[in-house]
Amino acid sequence: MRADAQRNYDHLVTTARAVFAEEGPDASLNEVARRAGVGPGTLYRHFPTREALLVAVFRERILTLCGQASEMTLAEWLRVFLVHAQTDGGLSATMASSSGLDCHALLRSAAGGLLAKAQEAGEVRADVEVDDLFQLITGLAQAPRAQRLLDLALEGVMR
Amino acid sequence: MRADAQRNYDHLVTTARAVFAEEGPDASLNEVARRAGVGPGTLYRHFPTREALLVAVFRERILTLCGQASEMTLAEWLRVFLVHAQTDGGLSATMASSSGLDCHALLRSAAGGLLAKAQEAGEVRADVEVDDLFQLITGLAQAPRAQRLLDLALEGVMR
DNA sequence: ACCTGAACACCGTTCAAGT
DNA sequence: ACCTGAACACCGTTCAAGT
Repeated sequence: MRADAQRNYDHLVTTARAVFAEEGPDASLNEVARRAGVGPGTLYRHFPTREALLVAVFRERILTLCGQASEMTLAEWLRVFLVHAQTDGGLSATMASSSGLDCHALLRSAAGGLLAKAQEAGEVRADVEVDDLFQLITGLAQAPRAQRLLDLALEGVMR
Repeated sequence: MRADAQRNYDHLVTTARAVFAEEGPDASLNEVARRAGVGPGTLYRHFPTREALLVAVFRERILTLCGQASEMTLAEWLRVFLVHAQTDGGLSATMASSSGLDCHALLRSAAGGLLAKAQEAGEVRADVEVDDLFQLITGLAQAPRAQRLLDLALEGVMR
């Protein structure tokens, strides 16, 4: 990677982080390029899809989240996960993106470990799968009062 | 309402129903107008927002859903609600729209009645509110395997 | 009273031309 | 090898001009 290319890449990620924070994950990519001072073509070569850019922006955050798994219970970790998924909608998109395969795998193994432990302890139903949890989190993240809804889902509406 | 205006209105709703079915609730409004054979301005006067058009398109469906409430349990009705919310994403948008206030009120009273009955019977936790259910449904509707997730939320992940 | 459709400011995306 | 930015086809939305 040439020096100027590397510089553009980094600057695009930084700028995109700011723009996504301001305007959400649907923010205009042209504006990201504009603010970064590059042409739209430059953005598109570095990041062929919007998801690729989202993954680059949120990768660090995801890695941190995975690192925290070992110090938490499943329920605690899911709540933190939800906070991230809520504050930047990009995290949900990242989960579905093929360019975020490594992030996805890391999250999977982090969640999988916590889930297995909880199930062995009899705290969580045996038929629950990792994908159930991911899809629950990313689905609820879009809704208002998402944390309340997560509590509801964890405890169960019926009783 | 003048005769031609009424005709345009009806034709727009019919066309929009087809277009939304094909391309989802984010379909181009210009294309709806194009297919209906009217100018975009005509569409915008009849339906000042996209939500207004969505409400008009799905009103009938919502009324049916409300009518079915009396013959179902809460859990059954929520599942049917979720099917609607899944197959046309417009139903979720309708819930949030101010131009769908009457639909919203109807859904509210239908769900409220079922919820109260279930709570009196001790089948549902006393602290659950109607809004919890609405937001849960509309949130989960976006996710893959939404029905599975609803079952999970009803029964509870933890156990 | 209602409709038309050109017009505006935007968007995502591509690609020839430059350095 | 990488960048530029004009260009294309679209979008939502508005509004003067028509009937």
